[in-house]
Amino acid sequence: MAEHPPEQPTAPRDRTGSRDRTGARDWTDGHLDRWQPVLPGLDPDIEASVTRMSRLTRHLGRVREQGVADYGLHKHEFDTLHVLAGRGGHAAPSDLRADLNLAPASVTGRLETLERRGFVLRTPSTEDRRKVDIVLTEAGRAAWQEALDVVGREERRLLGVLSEEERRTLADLLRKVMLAQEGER
Amino acid sequence: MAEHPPEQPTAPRDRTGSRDRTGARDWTDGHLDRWQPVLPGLDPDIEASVTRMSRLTRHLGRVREQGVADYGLHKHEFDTLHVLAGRGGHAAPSDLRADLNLAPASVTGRLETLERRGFVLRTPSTEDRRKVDIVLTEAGRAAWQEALDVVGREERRLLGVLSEEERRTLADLLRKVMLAQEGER
DNA sequence: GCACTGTATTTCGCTGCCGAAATTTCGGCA
DNA sequence: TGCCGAAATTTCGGCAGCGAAATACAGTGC
Repeated sequence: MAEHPPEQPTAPRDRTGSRDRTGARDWTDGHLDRWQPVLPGLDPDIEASVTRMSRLTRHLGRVREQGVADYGLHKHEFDTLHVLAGRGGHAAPSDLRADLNLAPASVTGRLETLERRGFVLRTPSTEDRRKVDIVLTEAGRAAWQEALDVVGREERRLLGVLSEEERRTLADLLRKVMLAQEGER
Repeated sequence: MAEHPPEQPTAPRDRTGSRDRTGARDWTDGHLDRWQPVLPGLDPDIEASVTRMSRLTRHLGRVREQGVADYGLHKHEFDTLHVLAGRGGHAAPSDLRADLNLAPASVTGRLETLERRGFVLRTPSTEDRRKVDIVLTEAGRAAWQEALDVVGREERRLLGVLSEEERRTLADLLRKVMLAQEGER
């Protein structure tokens, strides 16, 4: 991934030694060192960024799963309630499908268990009888709010090591990338 | 949080600072606008970064799944072969477990199918009989190499919108974050 | 030697997700 | 009104991942 042809730019950074100013190296640096011989011509910065994003995302997912469990929820349950709450407490399955980026069948499954736990209500829509109205119950909203704080804590802890300006820079760089992704299709 | 909500193009609400120099806004900017009223006190840059990383990671995952399929592989199969190749063609299951960030049981499952397809060999280790040697076969290496190029193309396309220096900045910022994650526990 | 603790890997049972097909309803159009 | 393609949702079959327990072996202290 991320092989990069010719490029002999201004920043001659010796590979086997990518590290930050304090000399610290993270898992990804070692990972790239191992790959260098196998796939030379790989852009280290692209590869490093992609790898780190992937690992960070997975880590945050795990933490969420774990932290939210204290409130008797699973990550996916929480996420579903979260989206539902974000839509004012009611939505159609197809809305959730889009927001959560899931297959239709998966939505049905999630609603199934949430309904059993009394966190949502499922009633056939009156206006369009193909549809179903999903409503967040009081119990559902309560569970969501309780778990809410735990969820953001790890994000703040990790991203908090950056200065305010660094965070802004990071967010901006990522926007630029996402615009390239969203602009395709 | 990060990774959800409303997908509909929303009414352009103006939040100063949530756009790049050209004024372009990505999906995440809209996402944050929608949540701002519901959850004030949320750091926009943290939330934005986390959300973008999550979405980008998932996007790349999809592309990989889809592109690699042309070569008769699944994403997870490719990833496994990839790690294996990166370690010179042989490793222990526990190595894969670490590199792939999987539960031990999942590694067994993956090796099972890879072995059935003739892409890896599993032989009991001679030096430490608790261990198993996983070896990449010729067929496995061939499949990996064929699919390899497809995989990196999208990464290069997306991250390529950043300048050389921006990419390096991005990688450095992310290292800083990862060091925070990998450190303490 | 022997018990004990720790590590590597597999097995088992369960859950969630997905793709595809089926079902019901909607909206347009003849 | 009657037909037809599209849309919303569910059902079905299958697969991958996980946690926990089981198995087998290694290394250490006695």
